[in-house]
Amino acid sequence: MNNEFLQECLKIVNKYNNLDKKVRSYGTDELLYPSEIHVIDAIGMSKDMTTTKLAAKLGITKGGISQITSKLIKKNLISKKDGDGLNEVYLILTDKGITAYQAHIKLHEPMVNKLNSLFDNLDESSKKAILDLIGELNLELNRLEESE
Amino acid sequence: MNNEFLQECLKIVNKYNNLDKKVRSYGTDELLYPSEIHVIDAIGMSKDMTTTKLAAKLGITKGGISQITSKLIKKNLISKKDGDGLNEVYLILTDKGITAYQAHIKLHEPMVNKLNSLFDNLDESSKKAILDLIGELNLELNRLEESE
DNA sequence: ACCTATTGTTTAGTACCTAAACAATAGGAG
DNA sequence: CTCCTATTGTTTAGGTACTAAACAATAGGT
Repeated sequence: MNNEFLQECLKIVNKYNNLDKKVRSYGTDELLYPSEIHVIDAIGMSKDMTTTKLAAKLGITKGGISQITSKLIKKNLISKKDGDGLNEVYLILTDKGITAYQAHIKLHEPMVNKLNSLFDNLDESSKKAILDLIGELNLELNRLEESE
Repeated sequence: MNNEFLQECLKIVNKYNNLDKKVRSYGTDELLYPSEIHVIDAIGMSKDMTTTKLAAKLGITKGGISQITSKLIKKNLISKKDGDGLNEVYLILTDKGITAYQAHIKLHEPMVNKLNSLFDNLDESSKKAILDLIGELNLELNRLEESE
């Protein structure tokens, strides 16, 4: 029996998630709340992000997204731009938004680099074992979601 | 570059955490909120759990714990018992609380079993590789926490 | 010109948490 | 014994981060 393994995994993930749970300025003159930097991160990764797509990606309602983005517009971290699709409005980062976006990435960088380099240095059979394990877990979780 | 690896890990963990984000009755006649079942879980795992220890374990303030436990007492899922230490009060599960505790474990069981059996079936070198990786990540996260 | 589907917004309400002031109590020092 | 202090747990006001539901605005098809 190896229950410590799961416990350790969960502990790590909690610590990682807590990185974004603090109010930070991310190199700008505005304090950014967790939900706000989360939205900035998602907008920064895409050139045609909309309210609806953000809601789907972050798993919250459109109304919730709308509230967060309107605060970010007031703080001058993002702005709106006419989109191509039906009634679509693209959300894009301002210069200040880009500053925050990059500072946020930099905060996570040590972790991300560490994880990737550790993974890359594994021998092939270990890599395969880990990827298989992840795949199986995904299947199991999808099964659990369906059986609700 | 293997950024997918990290993304996959985070996706899995999010899905796993979402298991407890829904309001459920857990086999009782009371609807239990995420924060409530989380507290019940922690109390069920220990014979001498107190408000202060819960706060440390779950990473929230004593005041927050006190609010949640008083709701659980009203719903008759936990009760108080004089503790041994200075001013300590032990929190223990009622019969209804035990029902909810076990139902919650049962909900997670498929995942936990799957993960453990997958891990146990790995060859020794893969096991070691994974445990090393987890250890290194922990070190990196502790370093990040200190540098705040 | 109307109907409909889609987008995004607003509002009221709620869960969950914090900070800070508070009460209660046990134990030690004088 | 009496005071002081450390510790426990509670309460309150306030804030973030949502949701659900009603709403407005607009483009496109019939």
